[in-house]
Order: sequence, then structure tokens, then C-alpha cells
Amino acid sequence: MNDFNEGRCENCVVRQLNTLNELSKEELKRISDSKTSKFIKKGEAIFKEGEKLNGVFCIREGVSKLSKLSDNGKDQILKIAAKGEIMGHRSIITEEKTNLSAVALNDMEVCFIPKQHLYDSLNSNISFTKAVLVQMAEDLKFADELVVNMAQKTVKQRIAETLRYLESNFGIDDDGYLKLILTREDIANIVGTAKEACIRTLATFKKEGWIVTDGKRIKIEDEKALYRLIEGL
Amino acid sequence: MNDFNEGRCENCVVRQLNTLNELSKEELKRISDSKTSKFIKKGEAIFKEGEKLNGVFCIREGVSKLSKLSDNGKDQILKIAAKGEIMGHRSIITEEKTNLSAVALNDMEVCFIPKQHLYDSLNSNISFTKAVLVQMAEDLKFADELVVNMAQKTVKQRIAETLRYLESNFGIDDDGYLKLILTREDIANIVGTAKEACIRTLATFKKEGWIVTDGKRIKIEDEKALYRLIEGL
DNA sequence: TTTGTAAAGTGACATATGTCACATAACTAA
DNA sequence: TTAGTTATGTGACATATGTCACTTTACAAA
Repeated sequence: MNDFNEGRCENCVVRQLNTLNELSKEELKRISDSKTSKFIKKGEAIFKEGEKLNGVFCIREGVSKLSKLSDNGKDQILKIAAKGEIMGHRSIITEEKTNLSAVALNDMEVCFIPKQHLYDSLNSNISFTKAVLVQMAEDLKFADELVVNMAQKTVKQRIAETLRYLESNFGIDDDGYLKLILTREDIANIVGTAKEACIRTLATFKKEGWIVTDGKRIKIEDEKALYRLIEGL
Repeated sequence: MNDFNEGRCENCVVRQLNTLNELSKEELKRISDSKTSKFIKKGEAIFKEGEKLNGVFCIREGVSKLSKLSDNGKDQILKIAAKGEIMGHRSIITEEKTNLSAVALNDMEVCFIPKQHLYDSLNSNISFTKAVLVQMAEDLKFADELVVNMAQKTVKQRIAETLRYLESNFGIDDDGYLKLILTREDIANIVGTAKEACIRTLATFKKEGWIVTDGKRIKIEDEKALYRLIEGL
């Protein structure tokens, strides 16, 4: 975590806040200058559950999964974070060890912001603090929905929902396939099922003509059908 | 929502913030004075999912369940809020309709704080804003854990976990029974299962000698066994 | 290319859980 | 108290899902 290279970061927190027009010019520069960036290879961890973080990470390039180990030894993916998103801020705010692990889903470049910078901003800039609060409130709403889905929906429905989520959040390539390519196991870990069940479910979706697959790649063919499945049954 | 009586409230937000030593005396008084309080009968709703709230509620007395309707028509209980806790702040912060319903589990007295008061404090008092942020970050961590439990644990484990939760958060009465008495259906709605499954699971716990029941009332007899179940299997 | 490893996929099977259809008990309001 | 309603409890059954034990395929490194 020490071999960070100096670098500028126009995305990340700064960009998010910029969007919100909340950070003063000076503050923006201060945070941006202080940032160092690091390259992470696909499959490598940025941080691990239980670690004490010294700052937050924001994503300059690439995608990361945020997951938590269950007592039964399985990994539950709670969020997929992409360019511009921050990771690790929750635990910095409560001043605890992090409750999640972050692992790169493809090659990444991340920026590191020492926690003191964050605390300084939280203490001095109320607009900044409010912006972080609003973000956290939205994350909480998302988590609430996730709980309901996990508790009440079938594996089929959750996988359909995940495909929809992947499409709307990460888009499709020129051939119409989901841009973000996950292993079947990762998909299983998102919906909280076994990889075999995930594979079989995708196979039935394919048989129904709702999706097309090509190796790991998935293309949604019948969005309507997936929607119907997600809601009714 | 209009028949609130004028009243003072020493608990609620004010008390929470007081504990944090964050609110200025004047601010404390301002919020406290502005508050009106209302009595809610067991089973009545304080607000319903999808409503636009004009402020937040804090609990002076009694307990409320916060739940969300799933597409399949079932109610998922996401949180049980007790004396001193605030409800509805998430949606006020993001300025959306509320995503949850709040229903009284017993007779309650709640205070209402108009949203403008909250906004004023959020805008002027950075310590207040930070305190709310920290609270929200903790809620988020709790939600993360809930997701993992829902996704990875069996109904048995989740029910055991719920009993432990009820004991540690609401305590036991003189006979050792859980103070907070819930219907089997409510417990089922907490763990996301059918009420029949809940009833049967409690029956096996009873048969194993881990709990004792008396009508709705439940007493934990063998805490260790429940712990073992929650973790391993 | 070869070879080794990780991922995808399949089949058989056990089991947990949901659903339906009731019976019974507990509570509530008149 | 009585009647009506709500909650508890039980049985039978269908099905979704997890687990284990493999085979096959894709991919990456030597």
C-alpha cells in the first residue's frame, strides 16, 4: 500500500463533488494534489476485510468488487464500484476497520486519499459533508432494496435483476454484449447462490431465448421477459 | 399527520445529539421546542412507503417496525426502531419519498420534527451533520451484514440470529423472556421466510431445549447452542 | 505448441423452504 | 360472556436450491 506513485486525479471524489458544485476551488486543488495513484492487476486486492485503512480509494480506471466473507466461507459481493467511485469511506467515517474487501475485476488505476484530508474537509466544509451524507443515504437505500431482494426473491429473479443491473450500470459493447464481463462464480456471489445454480439458471434463460451467451460474455435478448420475471413470477 | 400535540421531547434526536455533545445549547432548545408529539396505537402506521414526508419522527416511547413491500406482496422488516431513534431521515436527506413503512409494534409516542429544522441544522452545524453522517455509516454497515445473512444463511440461522438480536437490543423481563414480543409472522418477516417455516423452526428450537415458549413469549435457554448454530451449522 | 490451471458445464441426489388447506388457540370488542 | 377475528400450529406436498463428483472447455504461461 506504500508504492503509490504521485499523480493527479480528475475523477474520483473530486469529480463527484465537482458535479455537486460543493467544493471550493482551493479545497478541490488541495485534495487533488495530495493524491497518489496506483495500478492494480485483475484479481489483486486493494484492501481486505478487517484491515485498518489509512485513507479512501477512488477509482480512476477499471472496476472493483466489494465483498464480505460469510461464516460459511462464501464471498458475498455487495457492490461493484467503477470509475469515479470511492471505496473505504464508510469505515473511515466510523473510524473502524473496514468491513469489506475490494478486489479488482480488471486492471485498475486507483487514487489514494489519506484520511486526514478527508477529515479536514469533513470538518471545515459543510457542503462537502452534506454531499457525503447524501451519497451515504443513497447507498443505504440501495442496501435496503438489496436486503428485500435477497430475502424475498428467487435465484432466477435475482440473476435476472443482476443482468439488468449490469446492463444499465456498465453498458453494452458494439455487439450488444454486457461490457462488464464477470465469471459465473462472481455472478453467483452477487446473488448469493452456488455457481452451479447460477450456470443452470443462465442456461435456462438462454433456452428461453432471453439471453445469448458467448463464453463468459452475455447479451440480453429479451429485456421484457427478464423484467416480467423480476416482478411477477 | 396533522393532529400533533405540542410537547417537549427530551429523548429523540436531541438526546442522541446531546450525547454526542455536538449541538449548541440554542440549537438544542430550538429543536426541542419546535417538536410536537403524537400517540400511535399498536398496529397503526406512522408513515407508509411511498409517502412524501414533511419531517422526521423520533421515538419517545414504544417500538416501531420499518418495513418494505416486496413485489411478491410480502413485507420485509428491515429495522426495529426503539426509544430515542429517528425514522424517516434517510428520505428527508435525499429529498425523496420514503422507501419504508413504519408501523407501531406497541403503543407509541413519537415526536415530529419538521424537515426545515433538520435542513437548518444540517446547513449550519457541521458537528450535527457529521453526527448524522456517522449514524448513517453505521446503518449502512448493519445493512451490509444483513444482506450477507439473507444471502448466505439458512432460515434456522437467521431466526437464531434474530432471537439473539432481540435479546441484546430489547432485553429480557423478570422471567427471562424477551421483552419485545413479536408475532411469529413478524419474526418471519424479519428473516424473510414464511410464517409456517418460522413456527416450525421455533418448534425445533424448543424441542432441542434451546428456547422456551409461552404463547408469543420466548425465552432463550441455551445461548451457546444458538451461537453455534448461527456460525457453523 | 504443450501443459497446467481456472472456469464452465452436467448429472444425481438430499434437503430446505414455500404453499395450500386446515384445526386449534388466543385475543378483542361488543 | 359471546362472537368474531387474528394468530398459532400441523400435515402433506411440490419445488427450488445446495452439494458432490465429475467432464469438458477456455485460457495463460512456459
